[in-house]
Amino acid sequence: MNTSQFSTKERILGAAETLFARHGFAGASLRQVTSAAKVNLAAVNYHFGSKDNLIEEVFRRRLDELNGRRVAALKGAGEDASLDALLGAYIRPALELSLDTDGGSAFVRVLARAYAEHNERLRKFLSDNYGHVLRLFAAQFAKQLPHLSKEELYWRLDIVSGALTYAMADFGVIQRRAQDSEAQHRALAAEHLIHFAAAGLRAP
Amino acid sequence: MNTSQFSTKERILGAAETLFARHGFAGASLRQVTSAAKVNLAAVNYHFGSKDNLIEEVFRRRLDELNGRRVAALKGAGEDASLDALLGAYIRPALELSLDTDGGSAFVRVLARAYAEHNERLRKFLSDNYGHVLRLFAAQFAKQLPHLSKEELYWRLDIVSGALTYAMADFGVIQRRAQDSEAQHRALAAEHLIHFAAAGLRAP
DNA sequence: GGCGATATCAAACGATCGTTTGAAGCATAG
DNA sequence: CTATGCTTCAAACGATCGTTTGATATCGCC
Repeated sequence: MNTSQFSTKERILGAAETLFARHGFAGASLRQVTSAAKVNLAAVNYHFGSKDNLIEEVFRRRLDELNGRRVAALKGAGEDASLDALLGAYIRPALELSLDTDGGSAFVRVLARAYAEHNERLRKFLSDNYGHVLRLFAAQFAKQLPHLSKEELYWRLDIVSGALTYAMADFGVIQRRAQDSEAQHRALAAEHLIHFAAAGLRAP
Repeated sequence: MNTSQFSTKERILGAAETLFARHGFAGASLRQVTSAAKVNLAAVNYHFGSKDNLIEEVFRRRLDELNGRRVAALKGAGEDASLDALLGAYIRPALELSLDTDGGSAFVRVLARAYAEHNERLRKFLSDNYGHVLRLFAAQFAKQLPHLSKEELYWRLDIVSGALTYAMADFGVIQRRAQDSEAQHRALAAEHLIHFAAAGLRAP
């Protein structure tokens, strides 16, 4: 019988997300995770098999949602969406995730750590599961930026992805204004990013 | 008597840099580091006091050089340097560091990890020691971009920093062309970044 | 040559790591 | 009711962690 409204698996995933964001994959131990989740130490290996599998599940849970929203936003923007609309469809779901009060803001930092890890297994996992979304967007960007070669376009989208990862994880040095909430600060970051990226993509 | 041309301290710093880049600060053990450096395990605590101090020294060694070059490039560009020249003065020293065959390419990944760590001690260390360089550049950018408010300018420079960190650490999905060397690939990334960032900064 | 300082060494410290084990708890189906 | 299949539990596994110790080696200097 669970004393919480969440299942053991869900509690582990939530705690792992928070602790991976804070201390990294190697830095957060299963003892910390299970203790924060208020479950037995052995529960991780019982439900997920290993720490590595747990890490992968932390990604899957959020990225399915994130990329689903991106694709939905892309379709919602129509066949001839403007550059700003395309950027919004890509960036705003990430922003919304980062504003999720229930772990999403931790997850965007986990995602940034994953990039820093440069881990081949994770890269393959991300590419296999979500590469098609990137290609979907690239095709639409190409229509709005016909003066760019495919190669040039990919370089620029790569730059946008980097800036987005960095911005959502709040790595920057910009101090939040006192009158802004954390959510407003992130929203501001996203709007600046969209504006900046639109100009960068349009460059000759 | 050292069998190598490098001192024990230097060998430790070099090995630590490589292994921190590959496995992270928590993920790389002192046993791995001292083994790769071909020194005794106790040497780290003898020469640096602790693992945390070693991490800080890894940063200091490279960042003194990097930011020195940036300031020199800024001065070399003259008082009324163009936007592209300013961006070049900021970005190219980072590129050159990433091309350094003797650990520099590892270090840019260590730097990216440091951002992902979100570690307060490291952030303070970086801000204390190198914040003045950022302000120096900001002042010059402001002269070239008089239409931007100070706040707006800082947002955009923050975006550039994020994209730069991401690009130098080679986090992106862009595949290196077969005919390009690793160095050429990085150089290409830097040029794309300068071009993109210049347009983004100039946006209304 | 001998002496103090500096450096390196093998070995061990207690703590913590991911994982495994086997028993106990608990729901549901027969 | 008992039997069955999940799930949870405390405890322990061997391995590895950062750090410390005290002996040994190596150096510059009088």
